[in-house]
Amino acid sequence: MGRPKAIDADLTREGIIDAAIRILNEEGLDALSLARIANALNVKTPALYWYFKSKAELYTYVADALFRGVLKGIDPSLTGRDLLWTFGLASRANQRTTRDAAKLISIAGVSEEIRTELVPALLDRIAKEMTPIQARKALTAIQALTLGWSVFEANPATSEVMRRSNDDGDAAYREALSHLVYGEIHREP
Amino acid sequence: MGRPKAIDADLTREGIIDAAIRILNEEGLDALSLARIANALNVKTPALYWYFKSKAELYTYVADALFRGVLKGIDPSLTGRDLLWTFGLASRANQRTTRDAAKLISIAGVSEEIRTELVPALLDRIAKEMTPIQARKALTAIQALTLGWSVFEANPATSEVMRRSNDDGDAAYREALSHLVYGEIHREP
DNA sequence: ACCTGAACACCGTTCAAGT
DNA sequence: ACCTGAACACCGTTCAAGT
Repeated sequence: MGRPKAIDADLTREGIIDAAIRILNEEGLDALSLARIANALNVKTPALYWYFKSKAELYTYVADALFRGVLKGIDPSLTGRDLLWTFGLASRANQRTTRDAAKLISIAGVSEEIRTELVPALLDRIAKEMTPIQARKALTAIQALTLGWSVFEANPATSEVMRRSNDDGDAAYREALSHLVYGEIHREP
Repeated sequence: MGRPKAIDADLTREGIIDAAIRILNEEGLDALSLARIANALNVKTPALYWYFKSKAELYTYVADALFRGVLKGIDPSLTGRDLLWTFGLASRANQRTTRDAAKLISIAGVSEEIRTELVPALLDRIAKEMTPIQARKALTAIQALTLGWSVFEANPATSEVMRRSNDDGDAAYREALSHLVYGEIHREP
């Protein structure tokens, strides 16, 4: 009856990130310490430093994984404003699903691949219907609105106020998003 | 030539908050520890616990002070959408001026007075031109956009990307804000 | 009433040492 | 190549003790 050594021992970047996301979601950002992650993986804290050079870098790759998760749920044939709309909803859904995801994104860095590959690719798809400048402005605005909305919602003091104007279908958020996405296209109701 | 005892000694809540804001602005959120604040006030760390019951409460009142600073700069005769517009710009200006203000707001709580007095008063002024529900939705959206925008901007990795579409006059932010404030009023250009 | 000294548990990080 | 043990400086918080 030896200890299950081989199973618990093989640490990987992906395994560490998965454990981090699980802890983030179940216990919140305050609980997301290196010691807590290491403990969940049956390993000592310094072991994590072989895979990540700092806690900041680990956080960056947690945010990276969350972002990829959002993109994976989006129909690859979408472009332009429809893509903006769907991206906003998917980001929002992810931040509503994973506790403290928005808080983590607020303080985490952005990985090389996201900055140099995924975001440019996303911008190209958006720019099928508008200029590159417009695409960049719109994407920035949507990310800002979504992140800020989730951050406010995570705050116990403000969330009560927000719920008074935002039903379970997230109508208020969707309304604000539509103003940013479809902006000048809209008419008076 | 005695030490200036009487001056350095009289600690107040306001003095602590002022010191905290100065450190936040000059050294960033990571440096905003109780030890650092106490040191700036020539006092030991536990002394702060006589004025605030925790670091979280202190942060709440720092955010409180920042919010009041924003309100102070707004013409009290403004109402409705013009108030929304001015409030957005004032919040944004404050978050651009004070380093890491947006990050602090992201993690800080909301004080009683802000939640029960200042925000309701603000909503009343906004609701002169629209329904209370619309006022609440609009204020939430504007706070979310502004906070999220500043958070993204504070991130070294994303700020470079953002600057490519946002000039010094903050045009991209203002454009997004106008979509939220004036929404359905707008026509196609 | 107001502040300190000392102690506590915890944190991120480094590094020599083991395998 | 991969992980541990031990140590470091720092953190928030508590509390008896001083004035």
